Amino acid sequence: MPELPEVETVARSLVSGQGLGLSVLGRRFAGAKVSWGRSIAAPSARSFAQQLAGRQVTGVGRRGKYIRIDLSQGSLLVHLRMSGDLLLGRGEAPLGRFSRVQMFFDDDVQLSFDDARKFGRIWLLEDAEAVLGALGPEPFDEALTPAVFHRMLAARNRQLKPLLLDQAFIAGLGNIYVDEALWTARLHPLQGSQAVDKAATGRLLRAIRKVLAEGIKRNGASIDWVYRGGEFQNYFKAYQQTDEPCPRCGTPITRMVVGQRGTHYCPNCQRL
DNA sequence: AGGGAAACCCGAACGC
DNA sequence: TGCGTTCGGGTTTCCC
Repeated sequence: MPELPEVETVARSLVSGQGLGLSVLGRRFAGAKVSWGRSIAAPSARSFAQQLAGRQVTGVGRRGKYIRIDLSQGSLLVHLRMSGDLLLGRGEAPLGRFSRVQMFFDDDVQLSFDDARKFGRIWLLEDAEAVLGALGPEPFDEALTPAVFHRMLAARNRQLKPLLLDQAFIAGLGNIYVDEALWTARLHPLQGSQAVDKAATGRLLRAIRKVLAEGIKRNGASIDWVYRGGEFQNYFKAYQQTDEPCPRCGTPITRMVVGQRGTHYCPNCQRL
């Protein structure tokens, strides 16, 4: 097994299925300590710990915004929401400032779920597909061709903004990435999905992949203090750029609310 | 089916 | 300076 650093955040390496994420492979859980019961989708902290104990990690991966940790029986699903983090270290002491769930392996290694805002969740499931099966396709899936995407858009009649945020339609896009993708594709957030022609569909799919790749490259967006290390916020074209000039045409970026979500777009480049 | 609203959280930013 | 209010991220649930 690889050497472990003192305390490290593993979430991003788990997401890419590389590096530190793999250092939990093969380890066997001994138990868990739950400080915030709502972090876990289980009847009780005790039953969560009891069920986890004895199960061995057989694989790690990601589907949509979920981190999946496959076990010798069942799977752990972790959703970080906005402020969650996974930390890997040693010993029994909390690894971070906002420890909600500490999971202990039988060799003194600790996997900790830290979450300042208590929004994140962990599920211990016998069948992860019960949750993941409801998700839409992965944006980078090669099977998601422009033709397939066009059919998906035509099969619904919804505004693009809420449709792209719908994890059952396409997995993995949050508010930032939808605003950035629609700006890149020059599509209005309120445009009906059935009205997106083939050319625009191609632009949208390329834009989604581009902004996600950029976000990954920049280690995500540090939009406030709970997110660390990300640089993507320095490259936003539309999101949170209200009244700033559109990088393409100079028109001030407009903010409106769509489906209770702040929505930023260029009224000149992105027309209905 | 689509859309709107509320609920869950809490630190930061803002208004007074 | 200190207080109260508002905001926003993702998702579920309820209601029209």
